[in-house]
Amino acid sequence: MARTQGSRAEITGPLLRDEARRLFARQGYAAVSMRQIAAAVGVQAGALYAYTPDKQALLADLLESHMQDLLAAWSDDPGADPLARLERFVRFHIGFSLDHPDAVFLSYMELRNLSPQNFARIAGLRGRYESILESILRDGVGASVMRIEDPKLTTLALIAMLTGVTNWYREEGRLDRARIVQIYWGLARGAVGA
Amino acid sequence: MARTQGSRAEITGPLLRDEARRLFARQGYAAVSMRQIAAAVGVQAGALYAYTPDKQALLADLLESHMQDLLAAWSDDPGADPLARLERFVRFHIGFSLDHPDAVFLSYMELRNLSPQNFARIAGLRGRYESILESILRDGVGASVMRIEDPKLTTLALIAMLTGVTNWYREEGRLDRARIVQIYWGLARGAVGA
DNA sequence: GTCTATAGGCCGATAGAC
DNA sequence: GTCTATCGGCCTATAGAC
Repeated sequence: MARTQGSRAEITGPLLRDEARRLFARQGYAAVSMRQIAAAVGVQAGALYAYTPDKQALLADLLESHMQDLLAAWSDDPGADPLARLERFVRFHIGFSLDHPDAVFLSYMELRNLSPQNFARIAGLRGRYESILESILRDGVGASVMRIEDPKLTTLALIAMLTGVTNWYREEGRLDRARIVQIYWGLARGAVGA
Repeated sequence: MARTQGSRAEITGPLLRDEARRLFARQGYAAVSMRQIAAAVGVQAGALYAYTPDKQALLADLLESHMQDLLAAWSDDPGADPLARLERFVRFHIGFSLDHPDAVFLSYMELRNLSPQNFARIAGLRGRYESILESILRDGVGASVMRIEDPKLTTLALIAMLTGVTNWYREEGRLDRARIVQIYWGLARGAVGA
């Protein structure tokens, strides 16, 4: 089938997702129009509907694939020393967050703009991610290398602390990534009583 | 001067702020219309403009007065033991956040929707609040009762951790406030090496 | 696959009556 | 102080041409 004038499906699809993620993160889902996204992609607004049924599905898709990517990127050795696994988790979470700041920002800012079904699915994925850290903490308590009053709350507290890096990190800032990870690992290790 | 029909300025002003705060926090500034706020207040949309010049000023006013209230509510004894001051800060920050969850949520979600001047003013107030904790940490290091690699980063990390409580706290939840404060104080104390 | 054009609707803000 | 009515504009989503 002959290609029609100006068609470039190979790049428009990914580009749509990239630009939507960037704009949603900077201005908020509700504040960004489909026309604005289209302009950033370099097409007219109507063309976007060849790639997403509507704006809501576009947001849900961005959030879900971010959580899927996050879960897929993690790998663990449940037999290893819990403290080493925690250090690895700290490094992983900060690194992934700084590699995908817009997606991370979206994922905790725009959950409220999801339909109930989309929300439930994505909250479930988030729960799976939190359970990774919670397991490490429980193993650490079991092995008596951590002292933790409440593993569930400590999980949420540590994730909030680590994710907060995206709020102030700047590429050209005072501290490089390795140093930031080192500092946060010190904080996390202290918080779990190790 | 005779009161006009249906006038009730004493309650409409505060109610406008309350409803705007609640709706902005739940749906986001951009997603909430002036008509929606007016309906929650119980007036027509046009009546709101007797209380705010425009929607942007309404948001800026909510954020600024929240930061002013937060700063005004804190009191410190710079001569006291730094650890006791830190515990007091943890208790204060969690308590204030749980007392004003919508305002806290707005204050870190909607900064991007402020005009540059409004943003600068409110970011300055936020900086003043962060400097409270940073001073406590520096005093703790100076008195050798805390071990902290980087007081500035530790400040941001602790505030992110403490503020995160608002993301999951429910009145009817598993843990009451006193218990939550106790757990977070344990985490913070460990994080600062005390 | 992308375009132009448009439907149908909601938006922020203002004017003028009471 | 609040109402009704309205202006001009932008919105999401779709239809039909190419």
